[in-house]
Amino acid sequence: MTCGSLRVDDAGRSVTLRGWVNRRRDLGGLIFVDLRDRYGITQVVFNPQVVPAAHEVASRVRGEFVLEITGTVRPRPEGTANPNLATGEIEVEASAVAVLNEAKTPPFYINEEVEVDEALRLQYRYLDLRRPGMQSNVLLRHRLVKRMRDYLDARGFCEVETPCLIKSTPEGARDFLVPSSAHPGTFYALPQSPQQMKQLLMVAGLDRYFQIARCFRDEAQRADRQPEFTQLDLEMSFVGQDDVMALMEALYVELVKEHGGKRIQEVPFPRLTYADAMARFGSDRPDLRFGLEIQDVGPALAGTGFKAFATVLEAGGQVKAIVATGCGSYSRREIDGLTEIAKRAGAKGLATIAVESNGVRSPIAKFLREQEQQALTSDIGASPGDLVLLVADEAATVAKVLSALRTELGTALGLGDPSVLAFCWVTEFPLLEWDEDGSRWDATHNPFSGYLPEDEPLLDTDPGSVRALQYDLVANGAELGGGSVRLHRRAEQERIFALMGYDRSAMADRFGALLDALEYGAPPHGGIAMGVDRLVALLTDAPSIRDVIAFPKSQRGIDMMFDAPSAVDQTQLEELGLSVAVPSSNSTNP
RNA sequence: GGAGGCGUGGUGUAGCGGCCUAACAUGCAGCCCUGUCAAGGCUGAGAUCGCGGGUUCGAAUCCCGUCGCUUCCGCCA
Repeated sequence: MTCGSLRVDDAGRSVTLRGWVNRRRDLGGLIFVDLRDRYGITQVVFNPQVVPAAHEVASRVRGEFVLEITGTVRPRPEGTANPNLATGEIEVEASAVAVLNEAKTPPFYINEEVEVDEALRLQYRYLDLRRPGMQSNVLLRHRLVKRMRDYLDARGFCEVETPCLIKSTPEGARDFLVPSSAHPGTFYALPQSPQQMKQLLMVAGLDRYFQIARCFRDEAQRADRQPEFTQLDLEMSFVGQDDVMALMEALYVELVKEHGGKRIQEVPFPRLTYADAMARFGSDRPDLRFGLEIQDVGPALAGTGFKAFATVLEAGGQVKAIVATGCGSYSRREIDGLTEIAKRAGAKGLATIAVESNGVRSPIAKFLREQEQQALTSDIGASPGDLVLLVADEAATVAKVLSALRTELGTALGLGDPSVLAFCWVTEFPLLEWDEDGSRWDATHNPFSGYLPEDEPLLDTDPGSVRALQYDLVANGAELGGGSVRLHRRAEQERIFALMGYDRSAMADRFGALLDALEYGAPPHGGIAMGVDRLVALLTDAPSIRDVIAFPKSQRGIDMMFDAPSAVDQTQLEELGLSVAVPSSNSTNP
């Protein structure tokens, strides 16, 4: 019997309830106690004339005391039902009550949805998690993960646990290191993902693998990034990217259904190539809930007399625009706000043109010919009342700036319906990007990704334009996960590593096991890794994934409850053959 | 590594050079109250305004530093 289960049909039953005191209302004679557990709230009434002993105990009870109450279920008197409560038609008349434990007054409200300083919440996480909002996040997460397991199990997938103590490969994010006492001076690393292991499981013939995998990355935190996080990791043999995408798409439709409360904008999920996404939205994870698409006005400005644009175009840069619908009346102050966002994203400036019924209002109007003004307004769909935002710079900056402005306008204009999920797939990412610092090619996603067969010749002539068999799932501007069809022949994999600057011995040292395995009948395979924390945060509208992780770290990676990381005993260090170079005051937290 | 925001009774906020002997709500404590459900009424306790330094006749308020939380950039194969 729980505090959420009793209904009118249970009237007359004798029941025992255990839970926490959500609220106590002492009317002098009658005392009402709202007893709360994970399942709900039930009103318990103590009548001094019926059971004086129980009433006496109830008068001393306080918030968050743990009680065991025995009593009789009965319908509430006419007119006193509470429609806000699932159990609001009934109450339990207590015949006996035991205080299983007392409770100090909590440091913050558990029975009210009030914003509390996050440091305090993290310090008393067990109380924070007692709050209904946090509980529903944890419970939803459980249901979603169970659904993932059921879905994949039903399709022949095998859940395999891969180790958390693995070899450090100093690629990508910084590794968390774990010293070995058996081999002083050497270290394990915690996995950034089970990538190589899952590929080896394909070589093993497991065929369809998945894991709810914990991943570790020693990098700066964000609202959507924790040092440890959870992925739904999976890999399949004998598949192409459409197979993986179709599998995931059907799963995510189910997961959204499991949550309820949100509608998917478009099924099947629209697909965009990376090039398309960058051209139209300036981002490889566009929020498709609204338009405000980026438009290229460079061609129409060929030979323009406006120096700021002409210089950029001559240097091979771009001039692009978005039409901010209905923002033509933006004040100087509001436009300054947009300029500030543009500059923070790397722009040197932001040009604006307000379209009015009898012309335009713009600081740059006097530099533009009549025909150019038209190209920058009506030709790109701007009507009176709209504001055109123009950015001129090299392509990457233009994309970044206009994407930031588009996101800002989407928020400011309320264009993103929070009850809608606009999923999309982004495909054909560049396989490699030039790393200026290292003077070498680097994998944009992961070095094991395959590429479009027709782009193979470009590996020799123009590696930067080779398109990967890589796909990301995006929703409402958030990257939910990504995967690829992998290279499964040693020579192909080595060719990529070579472009990345590895010689044979470096390859053998870092990826020897995988490379060897590719020579023993590795099947074609591909897979994907989906962020579990981000999915739950998206579905619950949580502002941070900390709200969907039971015991998260603070932004500086601190566990506020256990005060980790912390300094360790000298003897522990000695066993590991380690000495610490920083002063101990820097390695403990005050 | 860098930039911004926040830090005031237990909690959430107000106050932003002198009206501050720091306000409001809630929580907490006591008393009253037999149909409440954010119960109600009355009374009361509770804050050296994150910490350190400075400017000033005077600092919660301005300046500098520092600590903590947080957002973003860099970083995140």
